[in-house]
Amino acid sequence: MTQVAAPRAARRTPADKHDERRKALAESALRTLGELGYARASLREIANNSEFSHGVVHYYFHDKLELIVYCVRYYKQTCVHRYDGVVAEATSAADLATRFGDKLVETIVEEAPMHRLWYDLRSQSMFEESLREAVTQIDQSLEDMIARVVNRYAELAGTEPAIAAPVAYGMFDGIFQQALLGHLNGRDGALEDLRTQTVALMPMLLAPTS
Amino acid sequence: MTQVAAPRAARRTPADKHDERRKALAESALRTLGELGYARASLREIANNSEFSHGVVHYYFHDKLELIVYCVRYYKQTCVHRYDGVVAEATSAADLATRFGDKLVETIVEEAPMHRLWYDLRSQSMFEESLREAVTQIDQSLEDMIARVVNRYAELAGTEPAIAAPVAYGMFDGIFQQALLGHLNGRDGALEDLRTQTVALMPMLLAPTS
DNA sequence: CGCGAATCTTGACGACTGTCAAGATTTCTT
DNA sequence: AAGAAATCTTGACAGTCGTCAAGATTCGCG
Repeated sequence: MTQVAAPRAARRTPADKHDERRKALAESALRTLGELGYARASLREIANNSEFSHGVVHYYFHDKLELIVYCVRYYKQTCVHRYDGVVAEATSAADLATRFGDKLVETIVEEAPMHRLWYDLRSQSMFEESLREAVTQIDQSLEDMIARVVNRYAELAGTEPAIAAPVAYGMFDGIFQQALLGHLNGRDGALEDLRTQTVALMPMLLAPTS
Repeated sequence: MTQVAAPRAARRTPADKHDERRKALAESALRTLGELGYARASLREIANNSEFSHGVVHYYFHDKLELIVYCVRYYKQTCVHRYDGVVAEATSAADLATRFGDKLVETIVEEAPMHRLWYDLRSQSMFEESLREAVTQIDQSLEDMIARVVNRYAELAGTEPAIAAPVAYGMFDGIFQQALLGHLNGRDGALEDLRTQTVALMPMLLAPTS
């Protein structure tokens, strides 16, 4: 009973432990990254805001960039299904549009640091080639996420989407980024605008039903 | 003839000379900033890619941030009227849409480094409060620029825009950013997609004419 | 021409960065 | 419980950064 607390076969194997530590480190790093951004978040600062010392990073990651990319991928997993509930629970097209707008606003309120980090990293990938592969993959999964919303919306409205998935994603990404910027600037109404714009925009994405 | 080449009254006053130097420095700095991005462009690197030495920066600018903000504002002036020709020369709604799409593609081809710098700086402003005022102003003037295009487009089509200026700007900014990213990633078709998307999107911005 | 002001160069400073290695500590195995 | 493997800490390294000051250089006016 002292050695094996978990009777399940081979739980807590050394390899798993390694992965758990990497995740814990990533989770802690994401906090600092969301606060300071990619450029200003040093490994020492990241370590200080965690339970580890600054040297341990190179035990679990080859270099800073590998840590960053791991963090971004980790972050992706936790947020790429954020709107699946909206898609599943909506009872009508109008209901879906409202829920979607609410959820967009909610995620800005609750996770603004994570979103600005994402935009930071995407911008950095325009200069740093090593980031591009991860950024491209995440961008694709975000596009898929939006496509699921739009497709379900069209289905509920009894018609087809009038625009392709990349365009829909680009549009929502644009107004979302604008709202995030306004929110961080303390502009009153930035979030309410996003909600209104979303509800107004959704019907325009559909092919005429006549 | 040796001293005063320009007979115009009081040209090349000491104050003007100061401003000219600032502009020359900014122009040179923008090249390096567009190449390396905000975080990696050091003052020494900026100076090396210019005719000046690294110390001269602090003679014309108080610190690095003042140089950056000056550069961004300078860049704004040169590009915020890029689509005025399109607005002025278009002969019909469809013609304007085509010209606009072409111009969007053209500016990515010719000035990709400047555009990625702009997105970099806008992202940085989400972390660095000192950048926000300048970024907000530029964002506003870009929105106005898009609004002029959309308004003229609606006018030529004999109707009114169906969406507010911030939404139109957000949408085009979104798909433009996407195309820029695709272009930098070497994705074939990224630019052609932007052209097609623009032409297809424009009619959707109008109120029904019936 | 000569002198004072403007402009520029050079070199140095302290602080911070990513990286790494050597040793301390913990954990696991036998 | 003892030894081996893993994990972690600490301290140091070579660079780079923004900033600044002292001196060299250039410019403009009398």
